[in-house]
Amino acid sequence: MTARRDVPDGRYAYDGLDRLLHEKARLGILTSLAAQADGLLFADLKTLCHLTDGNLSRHLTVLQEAGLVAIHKGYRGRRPQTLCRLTDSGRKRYLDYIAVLESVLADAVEAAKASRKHRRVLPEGFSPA
Amino acid sequence: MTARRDVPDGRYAYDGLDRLLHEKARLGILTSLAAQADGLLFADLKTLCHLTDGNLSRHLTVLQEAGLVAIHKGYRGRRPQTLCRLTDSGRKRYLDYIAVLESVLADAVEAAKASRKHRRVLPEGFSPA
DNA sequence: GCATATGCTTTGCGTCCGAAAGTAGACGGC
DNA sequence: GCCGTCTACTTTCGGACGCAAAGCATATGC
Repeated sequence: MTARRDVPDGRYAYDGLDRLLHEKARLGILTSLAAQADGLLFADLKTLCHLTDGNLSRHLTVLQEAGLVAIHKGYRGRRPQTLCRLTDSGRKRYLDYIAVLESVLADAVEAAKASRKHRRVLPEGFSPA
Repeated sequence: MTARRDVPDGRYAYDGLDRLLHEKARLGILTSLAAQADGLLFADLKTLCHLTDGNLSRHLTVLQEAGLVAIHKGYRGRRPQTLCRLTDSGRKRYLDYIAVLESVLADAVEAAKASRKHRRVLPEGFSPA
């Protein structure tokens, strides 16, 4: 009947989407970091994710405070350099998010298939617009 | 090298996520509507999506103004009733979003597979925390 | 030693979500 | 035929947040 599949506790898949991760920029950051176990430099992340300095900084702070990424301050020569890594709990949360996203997507695809054409007529008692 | 696949124009998949749709509540609304060509009543949507009246109203207005859904005011007997339907362009945009989401998810899964273990040691020049 | 570049952080603003309050008419009791 | 409650939404409000621009501190080039 409904296009969304029920998940164990009776809620729907998209309800479980982690707000912290369900954000373009942060999802990009985490995807980049997930692929690089050794971490990525601030500057690399910036170009990889097409983010401005300020933006990346802000998101990294958020992610760090939530415990998803670890920030290491260091130097290359005399210039400061920031290394970012996914923490173990960050990786777990990322994987959880992906799992939920898979369900959401499955629901969405199913719903999209369910009906391809609109009825042109309105039911009785309804007026257009 | 990067975990994200490049899309035709050189941008990354998640860059293309439609902000309007990349929102739990709205995604739920559209998924519900996509599955019901005849539309859904306000009250049905409310319970289906676990939204409050105010919330649903707000999101529907947004979606209507963006042209994704059509709102029809009618009556059942003497009580007002609102019917919501996906418009054709709404359906298209929904399908586009799903397509992007599929790429994003594929990237994410790939990234997650890429490295399962963190190195415990920091590179030279970096200090923990 | 002054301008410019690097490597971020902080501030400010506009937007947006969600909860709570508000509105308007229908229905029921009495 | 008034009053409280219910249905069916809409509007307002507060707080969060994303992004851009400005700020800051050090390093390097000329």
